[in-house]
Amino acid sequence: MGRHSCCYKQKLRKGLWSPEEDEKLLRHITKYGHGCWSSVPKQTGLQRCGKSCRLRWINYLRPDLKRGTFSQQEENLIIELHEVLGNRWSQIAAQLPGRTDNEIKNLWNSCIKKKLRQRGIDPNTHKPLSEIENGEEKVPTNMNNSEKAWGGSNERTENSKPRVEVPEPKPHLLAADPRPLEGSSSSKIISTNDSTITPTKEFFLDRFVTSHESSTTTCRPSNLVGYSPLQQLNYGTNARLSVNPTPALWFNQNCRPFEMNSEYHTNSISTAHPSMSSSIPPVPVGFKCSLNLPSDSPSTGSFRNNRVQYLEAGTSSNSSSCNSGSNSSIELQSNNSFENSVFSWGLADCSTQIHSQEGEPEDIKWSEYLQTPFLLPATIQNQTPQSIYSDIKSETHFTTDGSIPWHQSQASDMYFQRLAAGFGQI
DNA sequence: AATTAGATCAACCGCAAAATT
DNA sequence: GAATTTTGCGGTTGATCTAAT
Repeated sequence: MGRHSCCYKQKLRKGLWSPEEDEKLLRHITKYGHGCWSSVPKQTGLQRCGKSCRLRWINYLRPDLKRGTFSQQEENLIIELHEVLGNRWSQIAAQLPGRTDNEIKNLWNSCIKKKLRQRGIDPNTHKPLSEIENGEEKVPTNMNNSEKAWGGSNERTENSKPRVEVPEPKPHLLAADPRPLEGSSSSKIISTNDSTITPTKEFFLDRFVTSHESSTTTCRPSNLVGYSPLQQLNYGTNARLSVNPTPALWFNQNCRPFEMNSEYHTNSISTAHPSMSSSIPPVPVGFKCSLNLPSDSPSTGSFRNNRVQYLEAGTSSNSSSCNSGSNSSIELQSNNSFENSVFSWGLADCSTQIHSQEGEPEDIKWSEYLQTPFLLPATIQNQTPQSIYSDIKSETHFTTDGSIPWHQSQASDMYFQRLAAGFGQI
């Protein structure tokens, strides 16, 4: 046992990720899957340890992240789950599609805890504070053992952290059990381990064309912890990238991810895109699809940039000033081949504002990014913007100004049908 | 306008389990 | 079965943002 060997090596970068690093990592994983995380840095040339790459992928680059403010329902669900599961953030996150354990942990520590206390509820035990104060605070029944061992606080030192068995959580809340919480806000829980679940239209729409509402929130509620609708990506000290959460996404149909390793044909989908693949039957993903998002020409001040986008394709937001007048389009294609399962994700453009300071070599010149073809899916790298755009227009057409013209329902139906057809569900 | 305090969040750390050799 | 490597988890930290003074 011990620390990751690469952590001992020097010259490894730490701190915030630059767009260039993100791009490298994303390109690599979309193309090959991550396989062994420890080998990712070598394969990508990143000066990061595998652990850091994994974390960046899971918490940030993964295409199925929901982003946006936590809804009240989500908060309630977190509280419910925490009551049962304790600080097992990963298990809690498993019940909240598109949310990461880190996100939830942050939300809990920064906001929910406080709220509960304000309501007179002890966040550790979920019991009234008065009850705790009345002397039974010693070992609350509901506190898991590790918390008991440490008095229910986080005031323990890292080096003395014990691994103590916690009480068995209610079975229906475990990730492996797809049963929803009866009569609770968690009725929509989708088991991430249940490979027999049949995806429904609602599932796809909810999962992949998700949370229009949350992404269009126009301000950060002062009483809620969550993301600013104008997500800000910190790229080192030299650049701050303000990213409009306007969702955009494409699937790259031409590249053949996972071919480095044959096992990737189906399994790597699971590893690279856990929440998605874990919720669908492990059939080969034989359809080709792509969602291409052309952008306006970059302009000064506010310009568009290729970057990671998430599976909120087709939703839009008018919360940012940097996306006005831009169009996003989606193209989906399908074929009937179930060979050569290909399924990759890529970058799409979106509105960005970057305030960069000059200086360090790692600084990214975003104007260069905009002209750099590697950020584009292989399918469109060799096309002119015009041809891409016209291709896309013929399919579906979304705008980012808050409206979804062009027969949205037809578009979403088509989207679902093609997606589901690809999974062999229709 | 400047300062300060609190809030937020990305990323690091160390540990332990799981997997591999 | 032991040693080593890799992965995953939860706790914590520090940079940055925002609101209040």
